[in-house]
Amino acid sequence: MENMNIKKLAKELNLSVSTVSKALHDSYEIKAETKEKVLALAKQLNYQPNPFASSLRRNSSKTIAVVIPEIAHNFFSLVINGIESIAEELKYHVLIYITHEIPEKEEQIIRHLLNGRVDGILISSSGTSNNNAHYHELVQKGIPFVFFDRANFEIDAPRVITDDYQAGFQATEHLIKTQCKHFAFLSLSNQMTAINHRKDGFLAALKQYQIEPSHVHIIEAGTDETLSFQIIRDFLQPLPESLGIFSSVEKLAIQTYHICKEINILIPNHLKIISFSNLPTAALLNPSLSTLTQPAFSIGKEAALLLFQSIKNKGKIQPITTLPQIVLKSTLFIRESTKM
Amino acid sequence: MENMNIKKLAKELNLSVSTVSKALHDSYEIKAETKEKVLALAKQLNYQPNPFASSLRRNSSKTIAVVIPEIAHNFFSLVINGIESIAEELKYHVLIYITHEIPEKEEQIIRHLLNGRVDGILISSSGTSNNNAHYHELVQKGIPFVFFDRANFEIDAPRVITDDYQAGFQATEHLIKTQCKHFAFLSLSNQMTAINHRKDGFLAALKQYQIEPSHVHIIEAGTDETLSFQIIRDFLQPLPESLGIFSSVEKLAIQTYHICKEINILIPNHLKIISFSNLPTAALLNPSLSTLTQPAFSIGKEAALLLFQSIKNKGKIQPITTLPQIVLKSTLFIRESTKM
DNA sequence: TTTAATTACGAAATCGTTTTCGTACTCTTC
DNA sequence: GAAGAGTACGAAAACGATTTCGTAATTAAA
Repeated sequence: MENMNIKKLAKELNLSVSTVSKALHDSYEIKAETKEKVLALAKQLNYQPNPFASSLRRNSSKTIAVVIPEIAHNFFSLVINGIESIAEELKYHVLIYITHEIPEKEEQIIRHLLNGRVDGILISSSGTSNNNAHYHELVQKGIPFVFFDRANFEIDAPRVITDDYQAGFQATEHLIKTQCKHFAFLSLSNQMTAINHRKDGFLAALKQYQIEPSHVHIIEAGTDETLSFQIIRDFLQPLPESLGIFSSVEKLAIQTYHICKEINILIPNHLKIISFSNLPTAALLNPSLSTLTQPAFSIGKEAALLLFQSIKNKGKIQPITTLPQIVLKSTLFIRESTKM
Repeated sequence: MENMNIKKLAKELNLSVSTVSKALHDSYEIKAETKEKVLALAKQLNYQPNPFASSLRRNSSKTIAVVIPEIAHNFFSLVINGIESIAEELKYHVLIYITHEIPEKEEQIIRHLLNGRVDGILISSSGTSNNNAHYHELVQKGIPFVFFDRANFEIDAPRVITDDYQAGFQATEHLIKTQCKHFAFLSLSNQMTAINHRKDGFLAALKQYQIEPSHVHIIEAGTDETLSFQIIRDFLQPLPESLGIFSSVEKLAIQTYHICKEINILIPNHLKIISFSNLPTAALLNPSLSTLTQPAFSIGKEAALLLFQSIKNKGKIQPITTLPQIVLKSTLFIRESTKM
């Protein structure tokens, strides 16, 4: 009585295992009357097929993996929501893996997933550009994967990204127009594509407006919380004149707010700041924070759609010319933190 | 060449499949020399066991499920972090399911998980107290599960919760001492245990301080965003004299902030508010928000530890007296939003 | 020297499905 | 009424591991 399986079902129905299996899958080989009987008893006895037996035989897991740097982060939570919305619809399961921004951890996770546990992977890379071996192994094994937000451009995989260069340009242009004299870019590391594109936009805007290079500051704060706190604080003491900060990620902007509170720097009087962010409370901060907001939910959705398309097309010949790259637009919200 | 498996390994080594399997599991039956050979070739050929074959045979999946109402929420993200920290250590995989606060969705997910896909489940319930059937089915099937935060007290399952009653009492007492005259409790629904405990603490404090019952307001805002927005706004117009709000969840406090901004209610002058919240920007809001903050990461960690203990003890006789219930303390942060 | 125990391995069953064949049986069709 | 087509099912072989049960060969014990 412990567990129902197809064999017991078959015995109960005086049918063969294969007939029952076919009936459950609505095969044309089985006549309607038999199908009904099978379905009825299956429902009555609460039969649920063993997913591992099924996966083993079909060589498909109905599962995808999401590999992200961190989860306690509005952007990634929203992306997961988007992914889940599609996965749920297609009756796929979602495994979550967190790299904690450690490239080796990401490698280890990806390598593990080579064993076929998942049908596909969605990755926001924590990797540095000099280590792509694990991605190549995915390609070699034929496991579909899609990058989102933090893509690795050396790998031929579909990706969903945002207009980081343009957004960076736009944000910086906005800072320039508020009469800032010095400009700082807060970065996590110089190894992340998305962040580097933002930096490129930042630099391009400064160049176009002929900002004195000595007034341009690139701050690599790193991923360690206490360390980045110190680095930013050190940068702000002494405070460069008319400083405009463009923060590439939410976390560093929040830290900057805390630091300003601590050492009595007034935003936007002494310092203006704009940040990439999906913070739902950006408008409620003191002062409210100007943001570039990515369409996080859509990113998740589009990435999932690309992945499922890849999974579907697996095995079929892919025209090498059509590597899908979806670029979504971020939205600029100008608030008090960049008020003139 | 496509996929390595134990059969090919065995052939290559001139050993039987069973010997290879035993060697890979470091069985005492196999001599050291053979083990070394097997391990060496396995590593060289990059052999990874098929997880489905293994799960099918061993009847264990090395996977747990986390079922939560929503994910784009600081509390739940942090809990997941805690869960992941333990799961990662024990080499377990984590499946995420989101109920979107829909009880039927939760039922459906739980029922699906009866098929053995996971070895255990961590649940923060979205269910109403009048429907426990799916939990009973879990018990019957012998699938271990642990409640966290939103527990169902009619079910004999381990749970990790916080001191909601006491925290509610404490928050309300604080509001009383700031000279509020009217008191409102913002609730999602009256079907969630954790939230009801907070309400009970709220009511108990008001009773102890002999607050006029007509000055006590229970607002059930529901889980729909636009609807709850309207409900709260309607409640605030006209604004009760010296109103103190205790919000049972972060989201409703944020909405209240937005509404106050919209209709020009000044916090804390016209209205004081304190909320359960894990918002990392609570101190940066305008005004900074007084909070009761749950140890979300620890909740996740403790819940995961309980679950893995359950999984380990599966099959063994459980002394019925020791249903583990872990109660963690929340921390009160008094900030400007409840300033006298 | 004989017996018993130990060591080191292999054959085969098993987990629960899916899927490929095979095959009775009925029904056309000429 | 023989041949062919179609219908409805069953037997058995996968899928890739784990595990039980044997069993030769060696060692230890009596």
